[in-house]
Amino acid sequence: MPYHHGNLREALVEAAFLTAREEGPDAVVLRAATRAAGVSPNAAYRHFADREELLTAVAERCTERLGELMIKRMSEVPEDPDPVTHAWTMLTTSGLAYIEFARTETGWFRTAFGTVSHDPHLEIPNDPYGILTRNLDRLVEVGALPAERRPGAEYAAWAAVHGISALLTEGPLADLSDEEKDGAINKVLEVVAAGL
Amino acid sequence: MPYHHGNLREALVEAAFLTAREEGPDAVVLRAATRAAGVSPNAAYRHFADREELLTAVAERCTERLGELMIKRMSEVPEDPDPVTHAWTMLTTSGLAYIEFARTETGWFRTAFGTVSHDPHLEIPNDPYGILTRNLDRLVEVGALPAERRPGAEYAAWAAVHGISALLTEGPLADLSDEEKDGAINKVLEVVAAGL
DNA sequence: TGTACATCAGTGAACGCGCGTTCACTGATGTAC
DNA sequence: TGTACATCAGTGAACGCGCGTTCACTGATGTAC
Repeated sequence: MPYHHGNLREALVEAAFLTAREEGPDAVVLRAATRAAGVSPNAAYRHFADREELLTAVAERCTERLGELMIKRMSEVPEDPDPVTHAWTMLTTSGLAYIEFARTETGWFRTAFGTVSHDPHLEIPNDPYGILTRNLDRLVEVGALPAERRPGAEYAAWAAVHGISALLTEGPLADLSDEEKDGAINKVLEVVAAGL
Repeated sequence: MPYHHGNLREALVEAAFLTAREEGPDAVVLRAATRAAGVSPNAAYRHFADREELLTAVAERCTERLGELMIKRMSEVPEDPDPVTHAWTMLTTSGLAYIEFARTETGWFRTAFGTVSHDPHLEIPNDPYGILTRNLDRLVEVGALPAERRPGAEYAAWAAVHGISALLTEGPLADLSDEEKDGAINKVLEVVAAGL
């Protein structure tokens, strides 16, 4: 082991990131991260002011992952001759990807949203909020959504998708069967699309 | 101080309940509760198997309070000659009350939903889920909502209202101005109502 | 009505734990002359 | 090219803390006879 780690900051974030995946944000612990990196506890303070700063870095990475999954699922959508249909499908797909992320990566999902201080839209690549607004803008461009209904649409779409994600994973809907969950998800997406 | 407290279980729940109000579920701590009740730490184990059981009791009380606020706000709705209008107003009002609770009692709100083990619909008086379903049933009764659109409607309504609550209080929308928040809330409710 | 005794609801002391953080330090690295 | 030295990135030991939980116990209560 060399005296200098080489990339300790990254190693600490990555270790904490893996912990968050399995056990959520509360399990992110400075000492555990340094242990995983094979380094003394106080070495972390060369790279982070305190635990909070480490957690923020982890949360950012979680948000990035969420955005990546949304992009991935959208890229799998087949072309559609009708631009209106296509735009709706893209919106729905991004919403489904969001929910999929919450269900399959609950620890990361909770970390991404349970952490207070993420600067509003620090330039994260693949920012989920940015993806959503672009999908909604696209609906307006193709004439699927009247421009006067556009303002605030991101709040309605985001709230619905986020809400069902939270209820299904952390909340009281967690013990629905998988079929019931799928039904609930479809209903949510359908109602929002109809209401926009 | 008598040797027997008289109502220790209640005193512990109440102390923890107050802590949850200010600092959220993670701040609920057995030792602190016993301290507040003026009793030794292990006395708690006469009434709860472990910390989790105390937290569950607190979460239940939080859910109750949420339901109470919903009932209260609905009771303030003036009579309306048109039963359809009235039914819609009741639904919207219950949703607004839910969001109001999340914004004004964030600690309790997070406790109510951050805790895993609440038995699904243990008979809580004023159960919020029950209130929602009754409001939706009422919409069908007065002919405002076609019966075939009723199934799953509670998921759509709940998800939207819960989602905006979470985003505004714990999430990335927390630093919107109050006007922007109110705008977002109205848009969410409007879209859901239109989409149901 | 009085009393023995089971039961209930507390006490007191201690356990092991792991955390965040600070202190004074030292080994490795890179740069100026 | 060689070397002095500032700076960077770690170490080691310790701090105070508060937690959940267990142990063996004791004081208060209520009930059967």
